[in-house]
Amino acid sequence: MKEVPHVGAALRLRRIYNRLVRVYGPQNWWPAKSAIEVVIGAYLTQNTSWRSVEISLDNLRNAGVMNIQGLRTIGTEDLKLLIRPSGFYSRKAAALKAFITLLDNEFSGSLETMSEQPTPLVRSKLLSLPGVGPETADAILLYALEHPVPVADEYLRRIVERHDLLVPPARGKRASYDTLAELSEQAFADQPLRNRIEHFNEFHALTVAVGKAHCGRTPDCAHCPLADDLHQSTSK
DNA sequence: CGCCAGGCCGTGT
DNA sequence: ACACGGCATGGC
Repeated sequence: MKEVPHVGAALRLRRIYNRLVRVYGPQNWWPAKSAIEVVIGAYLTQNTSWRSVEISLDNLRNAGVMNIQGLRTIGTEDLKLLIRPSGFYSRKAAALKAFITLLDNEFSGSLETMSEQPTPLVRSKLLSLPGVGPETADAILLYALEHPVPVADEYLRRIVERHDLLVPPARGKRASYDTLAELSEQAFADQPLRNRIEHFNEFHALTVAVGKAHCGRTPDCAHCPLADDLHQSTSK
């Protein structure tokens, strides 16, 4: 346990979560019908609005490649065309093909087999892939493989920084991903592992929901349902 | 027209 | 260890 946030930070973050639950209610993430669809969505939504991702997901469904075998056999150039609407298509197409290669080589081409392996092993394998950073790896672990890991994102970073949940030496700098993850872990450390999956699921969905709810980037936002401090903490 | 989006990576200090 | 620019399209 290193880089410990100052005392009480985890509890304060937990209270923010409780408030978000009350205000926004269940988010029912991840919006996907299968584990591989979650994986694909996790890649496509990198720095991309979910609206744009859905267009690509429709393309993949219509082309019959919204499954492991489909991704295995489709050519990279064809894949690029299908996912073009969600941007960065060249990198994302190559990245998705690399994921299937890893799945085939290390996990018998099965997401279920992958999910049965220890979290640290799967996480390190995912992070070794091109186009997979900590957030994408954790999103896959949590939402596709149902491992109890938190997912940190830019919205959580803003909340944590602006509510001063970091130790003094870290203030002024950007919170690292690992620090955010550690803080999230501590916020739910009182919960049994089984429940943590659901809480981490909801937590990340809610931080995104707050970001989306920031009413079109206008400074005033009179109709925002949240108190001003939390509201402002998520706006860019 | 400009900014933003459910990041990641290579490069430069 | 950070900060910064590129990646690319679609919505608003």
